[in-house]
Amino acid sequence: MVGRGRPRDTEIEAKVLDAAMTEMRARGYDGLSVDRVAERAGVAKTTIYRRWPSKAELVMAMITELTSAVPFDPTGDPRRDLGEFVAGIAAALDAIPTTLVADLVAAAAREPRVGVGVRALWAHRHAAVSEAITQAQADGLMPAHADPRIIVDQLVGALYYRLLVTGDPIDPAYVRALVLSTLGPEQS
Amino acid sequence: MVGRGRPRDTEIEAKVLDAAMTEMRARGYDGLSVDRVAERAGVAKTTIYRRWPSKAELVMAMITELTSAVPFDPTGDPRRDLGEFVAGIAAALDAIPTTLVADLVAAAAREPRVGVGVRALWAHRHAAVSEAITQAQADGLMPAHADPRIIVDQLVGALYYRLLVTGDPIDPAYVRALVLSTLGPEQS
DNA sequence: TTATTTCCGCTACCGCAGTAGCGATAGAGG
DNA sequence: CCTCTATCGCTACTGCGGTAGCGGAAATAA
Repeated sequence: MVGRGRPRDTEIEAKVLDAAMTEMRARGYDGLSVDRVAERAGVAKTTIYRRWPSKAELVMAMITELTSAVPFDPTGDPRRDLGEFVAGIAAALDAIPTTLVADLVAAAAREPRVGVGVRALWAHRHAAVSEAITQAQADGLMPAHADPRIIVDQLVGALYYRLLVTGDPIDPAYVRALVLSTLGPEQS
Repeated sequence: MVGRGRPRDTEIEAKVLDAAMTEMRARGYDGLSVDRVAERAGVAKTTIYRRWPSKAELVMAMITELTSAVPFDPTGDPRRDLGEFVAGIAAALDAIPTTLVADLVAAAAREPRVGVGVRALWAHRHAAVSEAITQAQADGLMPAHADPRIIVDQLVGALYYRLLVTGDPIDPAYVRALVLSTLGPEQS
């Protein structure tokens, strides 16, 4: 019952994603045209839409492939782990064009399927960092008055806000200051 | 040297913004078509584009009219003022459709002119709240280890992040918890 | 009055995202 | 073997944002 009709050509996925990546790097999100991707991949446009129901989801698939290789290994030192967590997100945001981040956020807010995908991208890291915060609070290493999930909102939200709205740079100094502002000063 | 050629019809601005508002409420940002706005306003599409160079800027003009009537009067009590600041932004974000917020953020990141407009919308409040934080720190009412601008990033960024990415609700309880997390517990 | 300049409405056009429907094809089940 | 079904490439289409260029209208400057 599984493989009735003609099977899908397994090479098409990779060819399309490669072509999309090339177009993306050359022209950005807006400049990426599905027609051109199809032409470059040597594939019909309708074949692309059979796999990814919209341009946003096609690009989502690209990004997912890209960022799935970003590890996160908590060491147990919460201050260090949070710093690496924030720095890792900052690096990921820096690795792709700002306009793409913006369009992905917009697509996530507009289309539920994309939203689920974007959230799933970060779910693992968020859970790990929430746990690290809880542990640190239990150990008295940081103020206990705050909900860990809110702290995650503050950390990640500040990065997005700075990148997308204020447009100010996200450099290592900012990441340090942000973590310091959230955790409070060292209190051994 | 000022008014050479034929003067602009001053009624057109209001007619177009009204029509755009109606379409916006009925169909959202994506469903808003400049062709239909032109037809509803009884105006040529090119006349709209002569005033606003893109659909994003047309909608920006609408929003600017809407949110320009949101006051902010610091009382001097920093905890209360910050709470009202955050609640005011939350209310403004709640008053317009989420997808519109998302598209505006995307447009702000993509087109510099829109970015300037969005930032100008909030510049006054941001400055006021930064000042309130600085004053509160000087008075010893809240921890002095953080840069006020970073605190603003954390507060506003958390709201945007929750609204656009995680999709969780922004209710008064969340606003309270967010302010508490940022300021720390009461220390009179 | 006449020349100049800008606006307005209009038609036509471009490239784009996304859809419908067509023959042809490649496999699975009978 | 033949039938059934899903895929592929293709053409054609819709609605959209945005642009170019036209004739005509409304103002100012000479």
